[in-house]
Amino acid sequence: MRIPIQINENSAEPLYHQIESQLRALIISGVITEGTLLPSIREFAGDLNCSVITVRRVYQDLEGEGMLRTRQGTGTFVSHVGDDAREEYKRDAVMKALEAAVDLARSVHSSKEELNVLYQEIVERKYKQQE
Amino acid sequence: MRIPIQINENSAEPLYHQIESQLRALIISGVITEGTLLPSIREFAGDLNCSVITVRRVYQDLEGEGMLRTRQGTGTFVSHVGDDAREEYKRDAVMKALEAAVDLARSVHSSKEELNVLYQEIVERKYKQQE
Amino acid sequence: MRIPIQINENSAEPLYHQIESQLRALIISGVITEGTLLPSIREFAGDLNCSVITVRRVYQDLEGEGMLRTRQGTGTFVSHVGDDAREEYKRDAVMKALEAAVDLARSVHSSKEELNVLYQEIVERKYKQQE
Amino acid sequence: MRIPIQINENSAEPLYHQIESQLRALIISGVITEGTLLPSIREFAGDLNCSVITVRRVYQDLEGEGMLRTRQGTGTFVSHVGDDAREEYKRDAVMKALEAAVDLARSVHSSKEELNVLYQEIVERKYKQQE
DNA sequence: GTGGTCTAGACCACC
DNA sequence: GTGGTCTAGACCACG
Repeated sequence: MRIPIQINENSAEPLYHQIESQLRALIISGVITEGTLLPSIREFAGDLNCSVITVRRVYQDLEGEGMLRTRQGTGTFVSHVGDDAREEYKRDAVMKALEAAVDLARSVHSSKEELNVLYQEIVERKYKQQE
Repeated sequence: MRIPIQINENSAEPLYHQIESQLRALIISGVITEGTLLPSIREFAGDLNCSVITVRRVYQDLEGEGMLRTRQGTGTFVSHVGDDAREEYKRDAVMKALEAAVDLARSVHSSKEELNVLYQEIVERKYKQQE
Repeated sequence: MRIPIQINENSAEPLYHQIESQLRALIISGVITEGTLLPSIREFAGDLNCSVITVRRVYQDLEGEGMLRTRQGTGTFVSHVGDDAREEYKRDAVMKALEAAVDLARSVHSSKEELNVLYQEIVERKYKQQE
Repeated sequence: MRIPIQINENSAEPLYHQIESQLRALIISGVITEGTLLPSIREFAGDLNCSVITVRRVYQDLEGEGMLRTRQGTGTFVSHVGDDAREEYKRDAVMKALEAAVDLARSVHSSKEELNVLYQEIVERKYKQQE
């Protein structure tokens, strides 16, 4: 299976972090389903053009979060994510990002009305791309 | 003058970055006005309980952005921020944060409606605290 | 004959190790008696839903310990376990596990009294289930 | 500060795991107190005669468990461990080890009385060493 | 000085 | 073939 992950070479965000957050999103959103066997660390490292250590770290971190399950000699699998946990996870992640944005707006004394206008603009633009 | 900056010791965010973003917001929003003489590096470091190196870096970075002006032997002053620049700056910073939140929502396949509900909740809560 | 072995897919413990320790306990405790013909490697692998390589390793390891005997073209049999050997084996295995637990308790500065209370609780609970 | 950790070169237990469990025990038991600055990864690696990567991993794992807090450029500190959490943690770790021992005893059909005798022997012996 | 990331490569255990 | 551990060493970011 081909995992759709995009790496931004120029970003300041660490490689392993880019991969983790994208893979996490794929699992949480249900694009990659429970029980799926992920590529081996060596194969994935080849796909992503990075070192096996980096992929290893990604798998290990997500295993720590309970999203992956690995068995030596066999491979790395996607764990079961309960619907409740899935919804909570999604809600939580998005909430944190929104809170950060609103906090920033308040810290520069941006009014609620200005913020609402900006928000509407962005949502319309981003969700339009998708359709 | 006492600069109201809060440092979060436990955050993974680097010290200098926490200070910079808060000081920047204070200047952009007009809480600290043009021409204000900021504390000396040593004094500020004492206030914030951090090293002088960290404060120097903050002053240097913001000077590079044109927000501060340093006069040898005198101190560090807040530069003029044009109303246009101020508005552009505010808008830009908030927009980036909002875009990140919306991108995240889309990456976990959260619908526009779910996102709107969350957004309303957070804005009401955050702006209520302030009043 | 159906060998009662439970595999825990999620455990970090290697497959072959889970099977070995359970099969060993069954033989030592006398649940599987001397001379019993064990399932063929392929049959057992099918029962346990694991690879034949894993079962072969189990049989080889236990043969190395003198618990099993393989006759080409016939199959794998349970060897004789002397009563003395049986008792020594049981005592030794349980002792090691208890020592590990006591060592851990001491390493976190748990008192002898606290440990005794915990021990009593657990023994009562576990042996009650069995009756 | 000198951290008292013993490494067993011959053990099958991974290096990082030996260090982690001992350091964890030192923190949980209160031998190393809140706020303590641990040795730098390079210094500790020298003390333990292992690579910096191994120490790095230990610090990172324990940070993930909430026991350590690290700040780039400053060092790695012991976090606050609430008394409740501490007791729960101790109790939990010891309980798991005891349960494993009792389970093993039951799996080889060892009687409650035999187990009690063994337990008393071991506790007396181990706690005597300590006094 | 500190920790954070990433690399290449070795060797082992497991299936 | 798979993952698991450990190594040496480089370079960057932070204080």
